[in-house]
Amino acid sequence: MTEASRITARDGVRADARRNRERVLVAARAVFAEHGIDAPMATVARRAGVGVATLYRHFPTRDALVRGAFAQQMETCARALTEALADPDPWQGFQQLVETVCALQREERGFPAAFAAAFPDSTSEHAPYRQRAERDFTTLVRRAQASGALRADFHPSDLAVALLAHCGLVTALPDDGAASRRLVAYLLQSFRTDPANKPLPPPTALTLRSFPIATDSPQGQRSSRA
Amino acid sequence: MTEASRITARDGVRADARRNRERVLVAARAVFAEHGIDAPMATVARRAGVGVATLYRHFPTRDALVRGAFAQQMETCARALTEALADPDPWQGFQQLVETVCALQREERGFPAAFAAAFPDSTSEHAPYRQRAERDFTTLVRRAQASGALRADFHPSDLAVALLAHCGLVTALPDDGAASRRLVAYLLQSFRTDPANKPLPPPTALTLRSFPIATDSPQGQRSSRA
DNA sequence: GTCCAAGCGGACGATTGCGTCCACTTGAGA
DNA sequence: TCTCAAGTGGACGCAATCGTCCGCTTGGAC
Repeated sequence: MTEASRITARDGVRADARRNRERVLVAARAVFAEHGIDAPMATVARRAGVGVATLYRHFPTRDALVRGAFAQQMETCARALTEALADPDPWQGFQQLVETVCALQREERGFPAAFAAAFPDSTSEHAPYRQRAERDFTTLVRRAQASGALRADFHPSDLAVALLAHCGLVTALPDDGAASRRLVAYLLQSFRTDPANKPLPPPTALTLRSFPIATDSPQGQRSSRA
Repeated sequence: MTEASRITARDGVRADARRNRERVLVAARAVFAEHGIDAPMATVARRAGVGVATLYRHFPTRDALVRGAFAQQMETCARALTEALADPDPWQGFQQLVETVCALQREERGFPAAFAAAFPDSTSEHAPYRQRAERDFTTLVRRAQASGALRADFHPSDLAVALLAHCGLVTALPDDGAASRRLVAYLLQSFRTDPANKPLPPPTALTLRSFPIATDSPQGQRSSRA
């Protein structure tokens, strides 16, 4: 951290440039949270109080901007994995990991979309990081299974399934997070070996308005991924 | 059905108009499946072999088109609820219901997006249908709980949570459905009172490439909701 | 066969977002 | 203080999509 800022400070980068870069990142997070990850670049620029050109100079593609904006959240995820491995109780670590990542997804609006968008990038790039993450998580899973708390047929890929599903849920429902908590609780319980009768968080206020009950049922307005 | 087609046939609607309407619906399903629900209207028109104006005449808004295109799927969902209620074993009915709806979401590409889009429409319209669906489903839940198979703290709103999460998953991963089946199995197990040791479907081939492991980790291309 | 209203198609103007170009400004080293 | 390269902003050209308008075509009643 100190390291990082010192490098930045003496990078030969002009002070105003560095300041603008930071302003853009703050604005990007705000705008992505408000209008979704597809918000116009110009909106971000205006919010940051800089011109479009400045924005494009710092982040040549929308992707770079998204990556920059959520770098901190990414780091938090990475740290969560490390901490999970360090936990003496592997199940505890596993649970913490899932809960931390899901909390991040639910709290930082815009992040879930970024998270989901990260997926298609199946190929090559940054493979070493990914491989380390996979190896670490697999280790965690094995330990938790050995401790008897995690069901034996849990497969590491199930984490991806769970996180993507959760991601979709919070994206569809930018609410107070009740639904998210409920889903996480259900999933964690189904991953456990024994029922582990911890009570669920309170149910959501959702109605079944989503359930298509008739041909001419409420199909609703497509909301443009607000 | 016969009723419906007879009405259509003698509706004073010209034969070519009726034919075109049908062609548009077929094309819409195909295009939505291929390019997502946000595909340009012109693409649908071209695919249907009609002009844009014809498309707009039959379906004045994109929403109307989506509704029209997936009306059949909506009906299937509605029927599933009726059948679930009719099942002598309420848990069996419950399980069938969830599986049917999820199978539909995973098989008819484009439908999940339509399903999710249906949500924001919280207000008023078609309230009677929705209320009936809610009442019926609540009845099913109560019966399944009384039979001892469905956990006592399951709340009807949890169906919405589960379906939206599943929706998000299949939208994010247009794969062969392995992930979807896995999620559904996990969820159903966590809804059951006893562990009900039915084996899970095989794990997916997903890697953890979605897991952000470092600041500059693979963030990936935003794929335009292909 | 004749007729005409219902139906049709595609051109069109408007709107929105993208990313670049270029003339102006400014931080900071000498 | 002076200088100039690094940095900046917004105008601009381009492309995609929307939804409408209007002149042509055709189904089907008589």
